[in-house]
Amino acid sequence: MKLERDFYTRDTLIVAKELLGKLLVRNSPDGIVKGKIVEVEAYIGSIDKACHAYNDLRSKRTEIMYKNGGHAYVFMIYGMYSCMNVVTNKENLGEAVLIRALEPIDGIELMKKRRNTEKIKNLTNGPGKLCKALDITKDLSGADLCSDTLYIEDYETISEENIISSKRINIDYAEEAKDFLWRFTIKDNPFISQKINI
DNA sequence: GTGAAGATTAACT
DNA sequence: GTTAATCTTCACA
Repeated sequence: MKLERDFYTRDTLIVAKELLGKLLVRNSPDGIVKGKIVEVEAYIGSIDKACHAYNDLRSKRTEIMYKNGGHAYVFMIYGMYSCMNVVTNKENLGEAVLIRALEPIDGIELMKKRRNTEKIKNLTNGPGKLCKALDITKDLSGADLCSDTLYIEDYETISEENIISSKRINIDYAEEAKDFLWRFTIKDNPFISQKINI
C-alpha cells in the first residue's frame, strides 16, 4: 500500500524512524525496482549546519525542501553521485530525510545491470549507490512521492528497540551539528552503508 | 586488512 | 574559484 501525504507531513524525526522497513519503489521504463529502507538520516534546516537549507537558505537547489512533505529532493554530489531525500513536515520549514541504504527486494537483475556488479550487498548500501541502482537523478528532484514513478510502500514496521540512533556521516564541516544522533539504522541489518560509530 | 587519491557537476562566494 | 549529505580503485601492510 502506497503511503499517503499524511505520513510525510509529520515531525521529521518521527517520519525518519518510521521510514525504516518501508519499501522505496521506482517505476522506470526499464522495469520496477523495490528496496527496503534500512538506513536514513534526518536534516532539519532551522538548526542543522549540515543541511543545505540551514539558516533559511533558499536557492534553486534547496527550494524543493521547503515544499510540504511527500516530495523527492535529489541533488548531485561530488560531481558523479546523486543523493535522494524525502521531504518531510509542512511547507516552508526546509526539512528532509536522506535515504542512505536499501535492502534490494525486487528488480535485482536490473539493479545489477545499472550498478555493473553481481554482489547483492553492494547494490544499494550507500546514498550514491542506491540512486544509481534505482536510476534516480536530479531530474526527479521535486517529484511527488504520491505519484506512480517514485513512491514508498508500507511493508514492515520496525519497533523502537530495533532502531539504532547514531551520528551522521561525512559531514565533519558541520561543527556541533555533526554530533546530532539523527542517523537511524535497523539493528543487525547487513545492508547498512557503513559501520556504526557512536 | 587499512588508507588515500581521484573522478567531475551544480551551486554558492 | 571552491567545495560538497560519495564511491571506486590502487597502493601498501
